[in-house]
Amino acid sequence: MATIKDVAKLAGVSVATVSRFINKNGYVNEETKLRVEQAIDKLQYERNAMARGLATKKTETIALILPDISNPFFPELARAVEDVARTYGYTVILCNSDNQVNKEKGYIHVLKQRYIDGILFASHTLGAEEVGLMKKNNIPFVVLDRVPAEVECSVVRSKNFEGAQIAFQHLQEVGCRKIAHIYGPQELATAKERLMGYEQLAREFDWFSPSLMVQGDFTIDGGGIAVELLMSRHPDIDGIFIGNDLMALGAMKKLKQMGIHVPDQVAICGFDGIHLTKIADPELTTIAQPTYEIGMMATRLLIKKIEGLMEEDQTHEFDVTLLSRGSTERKIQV
Amino acid sequence: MATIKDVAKLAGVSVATVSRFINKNGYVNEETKLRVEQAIDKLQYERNAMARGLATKKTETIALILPDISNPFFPELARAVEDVARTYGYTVILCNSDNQVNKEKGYIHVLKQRYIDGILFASHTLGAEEVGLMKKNNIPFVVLDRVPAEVECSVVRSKNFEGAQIAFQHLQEVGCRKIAHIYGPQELATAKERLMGYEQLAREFDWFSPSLMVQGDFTIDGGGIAVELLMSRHPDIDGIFIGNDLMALGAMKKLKQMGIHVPDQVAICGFDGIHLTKIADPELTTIAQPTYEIGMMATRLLIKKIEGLMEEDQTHEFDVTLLSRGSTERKIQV
DNA sequence: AACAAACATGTAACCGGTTACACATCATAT
DNA sequence: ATATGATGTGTAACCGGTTACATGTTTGTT
Repeated sequence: MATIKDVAKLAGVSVATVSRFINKNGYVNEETKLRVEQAIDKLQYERNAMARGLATKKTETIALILPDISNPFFPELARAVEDVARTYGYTVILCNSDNQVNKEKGYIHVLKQRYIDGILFASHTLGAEEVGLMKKNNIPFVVLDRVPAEVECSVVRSKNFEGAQIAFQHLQEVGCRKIAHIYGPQELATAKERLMGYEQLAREFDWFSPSLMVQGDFTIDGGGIAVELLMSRHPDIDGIFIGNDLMALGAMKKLKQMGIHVPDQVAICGFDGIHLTKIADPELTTIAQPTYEIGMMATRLLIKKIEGLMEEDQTHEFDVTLLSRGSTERKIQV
Repeated sequence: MATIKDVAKLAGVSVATVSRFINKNGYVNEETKLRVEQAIDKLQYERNAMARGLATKKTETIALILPDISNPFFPELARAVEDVARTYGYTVILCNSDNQVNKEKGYIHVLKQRYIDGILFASHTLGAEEVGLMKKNNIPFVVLDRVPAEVECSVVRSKNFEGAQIAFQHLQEVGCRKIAHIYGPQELATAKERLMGYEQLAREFDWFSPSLMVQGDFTIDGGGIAVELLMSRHPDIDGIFIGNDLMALGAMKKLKQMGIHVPDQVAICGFDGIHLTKIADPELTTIAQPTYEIGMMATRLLIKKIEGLMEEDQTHEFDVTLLSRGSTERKIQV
């Protein structure tokens, strides 16, 4: 493998000149440029990222820490991140944290050792301590789906609270008279906000009861379990807003097994807008997040931070959109 | 950030000794070890992967090149890869090739510059040229889902041919009398083998006709289009083996729209065993690949190659298993 | 003509590790 | 008593780049 010295020798110049040419900084004579270029071509020289990184302390690498890539919400996000990163010449390291703090910390250490330029946090357990760790080590980072206040940092997120309210109103509009909610783990800001959005509206009605709110774990099976409990408590509910699509799909399946018809007996509205929602039968109505856009925005923000084009922390909130589909398409309108 | 020199100074030894201690090679006196260890603790020293990589030409990083992480087949694979990689201290770089040769080449270049230790190829377009590029640059690699003969390299794959035959036989056993096949892009070895498995058995029957084999593109929508064509040609078919689950799901959806009942009128069997198959209604019968195991095996193989524990190229073939579910559960048995 | 500014290039230190080699000490075998 | 091998440590070269600084040459200005 040719090195910069080989190129310099062949072109009859010093390594400094070659370096200047490659990085396009400093003066290089036109003729010299030509000679260097030819030498590079002839030797098929490619600059060594390792050596460069050691000297510059930049690696053009970012890390994406997420709970689990096999959770259907994340692949699209990951794809967006990688797409944007690549256009800027960055490489993406994939990290699955399983929402475990110690794994996250482990990653942060490894990433620090490797001079990673920045980290994208789509993992939810991020606490003040990790944030401190990142700030202390001066690693730029952007987080997804966090409540903005908590710690000072850049955030990209969706309007969960508003989305929940859109879901609730939609269920009402299709004729639901008693609407329940299955919410996700309360450590997750997203789940909490969606719950709050629901509760605020639901409380206004006399049919409301706290037992209409049941916790699930954001998995398919969890959705089934939660809906079973819910139906046993309140056999008369006719609409459920479910905190994420995975649970909603699980709930739909379970309802079918229980002989309860969706949407006529119970209408269902999920949240997230993952692709699976179109495979279900009936298709699942959901509050869709612009997942790809979120990933793009977060990556752009991170790269801006890395390249020093942005000082202040920013928060970006994306609108969500109702995808009204079969699971709330009731024949019996009010 | 503390460097090895700082540690050496504090411990009152040379950097060589510290390095020996850290890497556990060469002799270090027990007492000295203690002093060095204390210095490391006190300074919170972490060794710089960049400098180390420059000196050793190893980075403890592997790349996973796949067509598209948002294709539901790949997240589980990626997860397996990352899990195994992490236990060996390796980091994973994610690359989406969209099955485009130039993107793959681009990645190989970037990865070479970065001294990546090895590459896992789950992308299908890999041709002799790229393989040559890798071999020339002496980058260890393992490929997934390739026909073994093609070029000399390590391969991890499933028994596609056999799987197709299991699917065919299963459809027969549940009473299908005229079984069609929707196959995937023939550039993909997997798709080709599945087609061959089907064709070999189907040809034996007098109902067979080449027009029972229709090409699809391995996407959900493609499955719908293909099944529509198929049913217009052969309204009397009562079973379809479909080359991957995504197309099978699309086909099921389309059949439902066409008013054709699955499984009673047409039974469907897919291939891959992605999780989505359980969300569909009826659940999709499929030939499941041990995706996670495949990822694990491939990663282990790659790391062995990297660490020089394996010279010869190996091929690993995994058995597939029939998951018999609703989409082939016919009330009208023969 | 004198001088500043722009242009062009080279030297060498530095980034933070690894490791070959030299050297010293000590225990053991002969 | 001496040779031998194991143990323990330091020096300095090296990995392959970047870049501050020095130096020399043009060009333009007044």
